Parts: sequence; structure tokens; C-alpha cells
Amino acid sequence: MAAEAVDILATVGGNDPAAHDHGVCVETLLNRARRSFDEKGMKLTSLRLRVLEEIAASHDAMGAYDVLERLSQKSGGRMAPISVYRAIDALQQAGLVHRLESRNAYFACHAPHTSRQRHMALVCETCTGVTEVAVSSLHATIEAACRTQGFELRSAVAEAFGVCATCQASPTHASTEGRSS
Amino acid sequence: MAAEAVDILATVGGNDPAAHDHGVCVETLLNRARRSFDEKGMKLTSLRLRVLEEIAASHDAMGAYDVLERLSQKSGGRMAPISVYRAIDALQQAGLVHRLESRNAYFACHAPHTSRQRHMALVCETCTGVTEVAVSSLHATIEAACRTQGFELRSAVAEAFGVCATCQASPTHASTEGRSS
DNA sequence: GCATTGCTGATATAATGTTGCATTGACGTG
DNA sequence: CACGTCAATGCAACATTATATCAGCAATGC
Repeated sequence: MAAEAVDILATVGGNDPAAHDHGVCVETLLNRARRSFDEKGMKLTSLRLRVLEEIAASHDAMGAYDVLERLSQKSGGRMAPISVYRAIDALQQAGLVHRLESRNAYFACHAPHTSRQRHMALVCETCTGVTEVAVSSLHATIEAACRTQGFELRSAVAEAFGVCATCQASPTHASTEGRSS
Repeated sequence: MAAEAVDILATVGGNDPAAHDHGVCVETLLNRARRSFDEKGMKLTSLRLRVLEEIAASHDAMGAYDVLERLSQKSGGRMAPISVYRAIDALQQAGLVHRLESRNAYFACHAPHTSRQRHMALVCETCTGVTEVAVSSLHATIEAACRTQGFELRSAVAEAFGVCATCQASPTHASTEGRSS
């Protein structure tokens, strides 16, 4: 069993409002955003900021059209989908947002990665919250498996589904945030 | 480094036509399909069989609408998308087809899994082929990471992107099969 | 000024997936 | 055979997710 080799490098998430100071959590993210965009020579424009705020406002994965709808409500007029997608692209490039492949949705990343190949998303099927963990041994395992096939690894994604600790404790604690589905 | 813990349980794939007898490979899959549907008390109907044949005809991941188009061409009339999706659902339940989450596409599984939690898809970005490997230590790693978060794991997916061994050897060997995108 | 570049707006369209309901067909039972 | 049942299918419309294209605008560098 390789269980002992697991090394949690970082972990953030859980959408129990009582469990963390969400204001601080979002503010920290925005600070990182300013720095990250600057370092990459990109601009944290108003649109990108607003999109990031929407996605960060929940610890769920959010569909692009959910973001669209919320922004449209706030600004009055109706935006075009492409605007949101472009903003999300930029946020992904800057490493602030990741795509949850299995849900066609996007979630905020609360801790920078050194490499995109070693994090895993834990998706709670009860509250729909997404927690991201970075596991060093995961990268090693994936890379070793690729090597046995002579496969040159460029990137990888891993997503897990189940029930988060909070929801196990109180099964009725379903989030009211997130996707409107 | 946990590399030594990797244990390849099964591996199938690579879409170099010269590398394997595709007729035999598909026939084996169909035999397994008959058995698998029977064991689960499900029926391998004509529609499901045709969908499986289309997906198995390539070692790529195929979009549902690609399957739809090919079946429609063969049968003359135009089918409804839902028919294909329902057939794919049944094939997934029977463990014969998996969904490639990052591509919204489906590929044939050429070796039965004991558990859905320990396989990984290797997606070649050159030939678009999908190889599936089962790695026992991957399951252990994922499970251990979940345990540290108190997360109750139900299922997980892992997908890797890069260049397969065949394409590294001959970079121009791009498949003509698969998605029409 | 003026060209370049990156960002945004606007319109249209493509690609992917689902809902609801009617119909068919296989199968067991009387 | 007649009937009830249930899974599978057909069909139409709809919903969701994503991209293509072109034009305008604003900051930057020359």
C-alpha cells in the first residue's frame, strides 16, 4: 500500500460558511490575482476581476453561464457568453481558476500550484463543494504509469467524487450556492 | 518517490493499425459485451451493439454526435441524439465504454475493471488515441489523499495528456479516425 | 500622430446533452 | 391467444456549453 507516501502539499475548500472567514479567503485570492497577473504581464481587468469574484464567491464549481447570469443581473444588461469564457481563459492562464472537467464548470484555486500535474479536486456530491488537494505522490504515480507505456506526459487531471467531511457530519447541510441546476 | 509502487494491471490501446489485429480486438470486445450484459441482466440490443461497434472501431475517444452521424449514414435515416446517449449509458453501465471527461467523448474499454477507481486514460495529443492503464497504486494514492481530508471517496477519474510511444517514434503518424473536429 | 497589440462588444452558430411523451416489442401470466 | 407490464426505442423540442467572426476601443511603443 502506497498510502504512507501521500503528502498533502496544500488544501483549501469546504463551503461551510462557519468554517472559515470567507471575506478574508476571497481577499487573499484577489491579492494573489493582482500579483499573478502582474508577474505574467497580463492585466487584471474589471471584467476578469468581476468573473473571479463570482467564482470565488462560492466554493462550488460554477458553470460559465451561471457566472454570466449573475454578472448580468448585477450590471443590468445582458452580457455575451464569449466575454465570460474569455475572462475565464485568462483566469485559468493566471492559475487562479481551474476547470472541473467532469462537470464543465470552473472553480477558484486558493493556493498556487508549482505544477499543474499534481493536484486533485474532491467534489462533494451532497453540498457540491469542491476542495482542492495537492498530493505529491500522485504526480509520481501518474508519471511512473506513463513511463511504463512510453507515454510522454504533458499534463493530467484527477477528480474524485464522494462526500466531504462536513456533509458526513450533517447530511442535510446542502449548499444553496453554486450551479442552479 | 513512489514510482516503484506502480503496478500495471492491464493495458490496451494504441491506434497503430499495424500494431494489433483490430478484427480480433473488436471481436473479443463483443464477446465480452454479450457476457457482461447477460451477467447484469441487461440486453445487448441491436442499437447498443451498433453503437459499441462504432466506438470500438477506433481506439480514439468518439463524441456522441460522431457516433450518431456514422450510424445515420449507415442506416440512411437520421437518428435522434438521445438514442445514442441512451445506448452509451447502457454500455457504460455494462463497463464496456468509458467517458473521457476532459473531451466529452467516449472510448471502448478493452479490459474489464475490478473497480472503477483505479484506471487512468492516456490521451495522445498527436494521434488522439486513448490508452487505458490500470494502476493499483493510483487507487491507493487517491484514497489516502481523500482520507486525510475526511472525504468519503465514491469514484474518481484520472486522465493524462501527452504523446504516445508510437507518435514519439513517428511524429507524423496522425490518425484519420475518431472525432471529426 | 500612428501602428501594434490586447481586450471587449455584438451577432451568429456549433457542439453537447436532456425532457417529455408516445410507441413498440419482448416476456410472463392467466 | 389476450392481457398487463416494463424495458427499450422513436420523435420533437428544448437546454446547456462553447466557438467563430468581425468590429470597435484603449493602452503602449515608435
